[in-house]
Amino acid sequence: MLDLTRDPCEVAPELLGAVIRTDVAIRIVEVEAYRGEVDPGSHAFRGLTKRNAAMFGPPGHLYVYYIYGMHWSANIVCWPEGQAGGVLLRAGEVIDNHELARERRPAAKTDRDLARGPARLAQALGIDGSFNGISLASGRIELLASGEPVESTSGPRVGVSGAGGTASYPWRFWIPGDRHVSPYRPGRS
DNA sequence: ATAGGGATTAGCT
DNA sequence: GCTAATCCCTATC
Repeated sequence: MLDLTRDPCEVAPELLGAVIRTDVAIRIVEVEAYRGEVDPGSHAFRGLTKRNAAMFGPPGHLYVYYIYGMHWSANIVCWPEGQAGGVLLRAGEVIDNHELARERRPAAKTDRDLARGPARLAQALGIDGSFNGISLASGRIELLASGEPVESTSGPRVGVSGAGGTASYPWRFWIPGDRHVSPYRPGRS
């Protein structure tokens, strides 16, 4: 099993090719690292709040947040308890229970769109606010490390506003050439 | 007490 | 490409 007590920037590329599973299974092809209090792009940059508390909690748990009034997104918490950090699951390929995933994602025209984007991925898995803070060992959700190393590339993070979105933080990782990676979009300056 | 904004998506041009 | 949808958290008064 992956060591999640380390720097999210180290953990992130190792999550590529891993499988995240609820009643739907998804192979992860794109992630972003957020380094908590030392990262201007992170929700934890301004310290502990009720919203981001899960990121300060123990590694191997979930940080789920609500965004734009309608979407859930899921992070895997990294670093030891007390040190905020996480890896945002940005995109993946549904590899089991397509039927249920399609039911949850009626807007998806093709299987490719089932989990191509952070909120889409969360929706396909059935993740909502009740998953915030729960453990990967809770039984509701499970992470299966990839058997073999996967090729990865990195670049600037998507949609991050302010200084955290600059090329100084190339903490988005994806599997090059994979069709399930989401389109790149610069953040607002 | 209230205003402003966000690690996005879908649908239309 | 552009923009509406829509709500929780945070900051500020």
